[in-house]
Amino acid sequence: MRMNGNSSSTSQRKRVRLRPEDRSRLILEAARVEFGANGFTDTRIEDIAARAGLTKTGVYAHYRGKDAIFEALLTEALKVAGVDSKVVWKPDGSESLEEMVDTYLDRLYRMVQNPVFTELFRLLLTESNRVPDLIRHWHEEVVIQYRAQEQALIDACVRAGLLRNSPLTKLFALSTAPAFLWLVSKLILRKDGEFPLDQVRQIHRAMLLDQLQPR
Amino acid sequence: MRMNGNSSSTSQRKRVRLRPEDRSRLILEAARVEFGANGFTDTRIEDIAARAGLTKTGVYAHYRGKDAIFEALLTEALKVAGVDSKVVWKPDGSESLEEMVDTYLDRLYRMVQNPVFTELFRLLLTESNRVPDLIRHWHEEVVIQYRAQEQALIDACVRAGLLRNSPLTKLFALSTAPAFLWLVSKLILRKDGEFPLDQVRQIHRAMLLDQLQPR
Amino acid sequence: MRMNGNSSSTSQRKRVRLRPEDRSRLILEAARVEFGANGFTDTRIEDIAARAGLTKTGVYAHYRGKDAIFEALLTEALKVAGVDSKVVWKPDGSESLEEMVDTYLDRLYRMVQNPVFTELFRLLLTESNRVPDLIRHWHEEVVIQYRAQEQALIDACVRAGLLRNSPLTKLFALSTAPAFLWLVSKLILRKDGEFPLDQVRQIHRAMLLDQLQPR
Amino acid sequence: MRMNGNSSSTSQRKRVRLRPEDRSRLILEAARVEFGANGFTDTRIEDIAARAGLTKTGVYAHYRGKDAIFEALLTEALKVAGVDSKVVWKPDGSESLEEMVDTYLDRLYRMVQNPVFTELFRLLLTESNRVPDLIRHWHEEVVIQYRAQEQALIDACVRAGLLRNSPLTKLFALSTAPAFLWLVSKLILRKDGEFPLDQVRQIHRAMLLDQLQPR
DNA sequence: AATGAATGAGAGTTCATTCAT
DNA sequence: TATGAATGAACTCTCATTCAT
Repeated sequence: MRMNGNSSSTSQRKRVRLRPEDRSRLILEAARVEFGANGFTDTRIEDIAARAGLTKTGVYAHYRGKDAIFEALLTEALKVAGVDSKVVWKPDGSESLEEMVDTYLDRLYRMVQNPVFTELFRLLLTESNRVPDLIRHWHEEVVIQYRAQEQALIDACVRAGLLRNSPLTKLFALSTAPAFLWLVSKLILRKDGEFPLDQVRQIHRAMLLDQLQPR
Repeated sequence: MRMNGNSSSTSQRKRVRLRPEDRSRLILEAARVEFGANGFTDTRIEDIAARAGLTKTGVYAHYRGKDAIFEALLTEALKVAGVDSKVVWKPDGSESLEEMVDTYLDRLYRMVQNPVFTELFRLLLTESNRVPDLIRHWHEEVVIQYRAQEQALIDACVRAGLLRNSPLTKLFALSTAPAFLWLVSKLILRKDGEFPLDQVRQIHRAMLLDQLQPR
Repeated sequence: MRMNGNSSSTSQRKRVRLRPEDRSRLILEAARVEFGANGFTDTRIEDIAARAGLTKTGVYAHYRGKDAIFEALLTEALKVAGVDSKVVWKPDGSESLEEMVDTYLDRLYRMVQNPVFTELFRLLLTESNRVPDLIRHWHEEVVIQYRAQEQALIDACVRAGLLRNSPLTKLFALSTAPAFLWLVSKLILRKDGEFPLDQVRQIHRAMLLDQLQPR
Repeated sequence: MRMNGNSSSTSQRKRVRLRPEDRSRLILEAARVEFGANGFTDTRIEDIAARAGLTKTGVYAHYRGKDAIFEALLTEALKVAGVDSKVVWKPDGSESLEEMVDTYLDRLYRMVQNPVFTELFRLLLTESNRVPDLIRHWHEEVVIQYRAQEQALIDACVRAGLLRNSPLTKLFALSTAPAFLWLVSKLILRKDGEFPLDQVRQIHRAMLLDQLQPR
């Protein structure tokens, strides 16, 4: 198109043809970044397309529309989020409490600092009403499962005397709370923000040990 | 895209004339609800207008535009949020630890259940990039102040032997974490969600006592 | 009205009550300036009102609406334009040709420099289609009459030997042409423009004398 | 306000795809007609679009907005107006004065009768304040140049004895005045108007010959 | 006569999506 | 698969005008 008037004519990208699965993946990645940064409505198909290396019309060769992209993105992201989750608590006494806590925090703090996770988290907070079924399904099939599995291991550790029977072990899901508080603060202030991450983690660690250490 | 169209709008309502301050307040309240539910972009001036009891044009008699409404809303909401914040820790030993903790949790859990706060919280997560100066100013002048004041009281209590010198008292801001984790979960799942609030609070209480109880 | 947000609160003019005819005149004068500068559509009732010293609603106490103001303005202006027009040619030889020409040019060049006339002229060029009947009536009853009267005097002067029977005396209306060409140029360039007025007038004078001087 | 609504628009015309340069040209032509007839503000994008054979949205594929169309239109029109201008005065005696004057008047009177020129002329009178830079540039680079060139030729003719050294030859730009007076009258009265064109031209011719004929 | 809140009818512009190539 | 012109449905904001005081 020739934009008459004042067009500073631009890059004039060549038409590049990729294999559908590659292009689809590029589009989803672009969508993750754009949706994550601007939310659903403020992201234009054109933004995603540009980031994925084609024009907006090209996107429609791969996805039925904006909603479809969003759904595919969340489906994919939530699947990955599930795969990532591995429970680290070992009731066999093969690792010390410190080791287990550090492994746990390593994973947790890597996660809350990972832009991919951060973007997904914001999307879930912002746009979960767009795909309620997806969210519900993910929650029931993935989150709940994971929680149950983790809680079972914790209970086993408690029974094995490796962990103390403390308030925290009653509802172990709360053990992530400080890390998420930090993340929320970062999302609102749009900068690393309020509390230094290292200090948060260090205190988080001390509290966990405090609560879990058998007496 | 708009999700829930409860626009079975009805009445050919007569022209009602209000005092500007009343109408302005109605508009801001309407804006809080609509922006909180749908976000900035997905809220139409017309939605706000209808909820405030006039037509969209009437809104422009009170605010210069959508941005102005949003800014006024956040300015107001953050001011109120600041006024609300009162520190409850008393270093004079006039109250027992249980009393102080319960007072603290009363306020905290009332807050995270209050729709006004919830809507503001989601807005901050979603749209804080629209008013960065506002957010920064609020954080610096209100939040930081409050945190410092609270931490000072905690330190005094510790010195007075009313609270134990535990990891938590080092960075007392983390003491809200479980409540916010619950709120985040609720925002994502769009229902009271994952953990029963009572159980969360009960465990939260036990952990606080555990961490704060002098030995 | 309190414009919440960022209103630099303004003059807060007192409510002043004038006699209807005074206010109406103020409104028409304001309308002339605003319409003349910006044209009909780009002039807002509010602009006129402000210039006339009241708020836009007040205008409706005096005129039925925008069209009515415009029509009243043109009616008035064209009436005045007619009254102004006095033919200066005297077939009785009581004045020399130079005197008559200079009187003629005095009036003509005063007119094309007069902002009131200029604004009317631009309005006629721009918006005459809004009030075709008015224009036609004015043209038939005023312009044509004036032209005929003038031409008759010229013819009498020619017969009396005071003016030469030249092309110009055949259609004396053309004798204003250079002045109007200057005015048109000024209107387009929005500055005094292309030709220095003095030079134009001087050459205009020489040409008139050339054409009218009996040989 | 819009005056003449010949919008008995009709056909559910199929989507027609044109080459960008063709469509752009159509849009500019449509813009010339609509702007020329109704002025900038009273012309709606939709009017231009309909006349150019597409819907208003389609226009935005070719021009950034209403201002851009206007600017492109004037840029183009003024360029063409410049190309048209060719000086006809020949100081080599190869043509008689009558021939030169007639050639000159042919072009001049064709111009003031040409709707394309007429529309441009009215636009310049009406809306020149919208594109002051454009106008100034055109005036300086085109009009002034042309005038200087023409005046130089006239001077040469005078020196060659082909033209008389009369007031008119001092500032030859005034030689178009009667034709423009006729045009202005036509624009105001919206009909061929006041003076019959033939008579004007005939007298114009006589005056030019009178002023230019060597004695 | 004058005010200011409120209204209805647009107008320009954006964007997801479709059509023809 | 990919493109770019074209479309229809919004949505923000403006303005002439009316209503109640």
